[in-house]
Amino acid sequence: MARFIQSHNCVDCKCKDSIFSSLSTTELELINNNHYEVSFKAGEMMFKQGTPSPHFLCLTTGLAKLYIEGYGKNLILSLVKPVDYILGPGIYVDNRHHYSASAVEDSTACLVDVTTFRQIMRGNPDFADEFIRRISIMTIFNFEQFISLTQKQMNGRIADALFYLSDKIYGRNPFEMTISRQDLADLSGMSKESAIRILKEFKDEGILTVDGNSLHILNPQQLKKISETG
Amino acid sequence: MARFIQSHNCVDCKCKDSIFSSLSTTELELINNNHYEVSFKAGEMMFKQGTPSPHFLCLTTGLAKLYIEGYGKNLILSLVKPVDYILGPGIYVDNRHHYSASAVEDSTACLVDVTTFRQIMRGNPDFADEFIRRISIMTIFNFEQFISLTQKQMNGRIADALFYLSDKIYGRNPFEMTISRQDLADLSGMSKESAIRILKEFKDEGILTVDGNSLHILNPQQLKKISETG
DNA sequence: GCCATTTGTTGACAAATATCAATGAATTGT
DNA sequence: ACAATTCATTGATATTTGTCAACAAATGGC
Repeated sequence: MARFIQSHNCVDCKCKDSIFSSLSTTELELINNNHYEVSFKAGEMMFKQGTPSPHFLCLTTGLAKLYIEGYGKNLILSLVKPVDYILGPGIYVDNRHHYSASAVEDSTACLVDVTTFRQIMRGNPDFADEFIRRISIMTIFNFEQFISLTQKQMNGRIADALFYLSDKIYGRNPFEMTISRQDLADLSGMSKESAIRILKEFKDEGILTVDGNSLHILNPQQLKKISETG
Repeated sequence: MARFIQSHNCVDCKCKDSIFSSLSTTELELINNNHYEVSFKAGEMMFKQGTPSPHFLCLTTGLAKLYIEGYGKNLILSLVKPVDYILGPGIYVDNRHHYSASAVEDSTACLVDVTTFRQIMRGNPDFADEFIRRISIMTIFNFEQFISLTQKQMNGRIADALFYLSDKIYGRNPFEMTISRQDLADLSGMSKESAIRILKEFKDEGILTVDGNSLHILNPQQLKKISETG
């Protein structure tokens, strides 16, 4: 399970360039006094859907997946890479997690007490604005995903997932896919077998190369077209 | 198109019992000075996806649908009934609408300047908390819908949609469906024909009665089971 | 290094769902 | 009131997608 590791000081942490940029030294110190760092091995669960949600989580290294445990299978809402926070909608509603989170790669995270978080939210409008901006961006992304998964056929959905991985997550084009085929399927709302088949189809058509987990999108224009034609 | 109607005073408005309950008289007056009322005929569009979003909209009478215009078809995110607000995620991101809204029934709405809204958000933590709580509830609902639409089969999806209409929208059991079959389909992520067929199937099995737009769920237990077994 | 377990791959088949077409019913404008 | 349009319904058919089964490849524990 999760291991505590030596805590750094938030005041000098690289994380503060992210969501925390508008915080005063006093506020950073408040967070510093109410946080701890944890490390997770690849595959370990960070928290589970339905359990109480007493922390704001900030991913400092690694890669995590946020997913809803549905009817027999999972739906991956998003992948989270450093430095980004994980804070579900339950915080302001029922203090529970509405999705689960697992480490995809070995990861470390900072956990900040939710009470501290809400206290800062109420006292610092700039921080609140930035936080709302971020959850709004997430909502907009969820809408796009919603449309992709409910209105596109499998080829278009895989195309979208591949662009997501390449552009938003790994940030480069030949990329090493650290998520499994099952994860790719859970991200695209289909069975693992279908995801594999479409990957192969794209490979046969020369749109990309797949070698194990190394993936190279050779023809982004054509893939874009597949994404658009559904 | 939309018609202006005589403006009431926000300070005495019934709407203030809703999201606005934490506002001071001063803040209500600020809103009062920056709002106007509009009426929409059934079928009229309130705003369109992609257009600038300069207002917070508060539905005072009628019924509206919020929907994403996707690839050839629409996806209804939710229905909105009085008194509830409509404020998309674009407000804090790009000032654009990320979904369209249409009046399903004849409706009236109050439009409040977004600048005023954000000003109050920054100055009143209770209001901000309540607002975040509400968008969080919406997000949680979107998650449920997301799972329903991506992991359940058509019967389960229609079951979910019917419970949504009965419990959350019309608030009674024999209810008059003011949305069209196409809307029901757009709410359940399927073709209109499929939605109609499943409605008929449920009718044949004695789970409900359908007479035009009058719908009565006779056996909620069985419908619940259909919802749960996907 | 080797066995056990998981993960990836492929094919055949079955189930779910959309599309198309035809028709009836209801609604709207004039 | 009536034509014109939209909305609802049904059946036949094609397409999409999942499931099952078998097996290959990779990975982890010891």
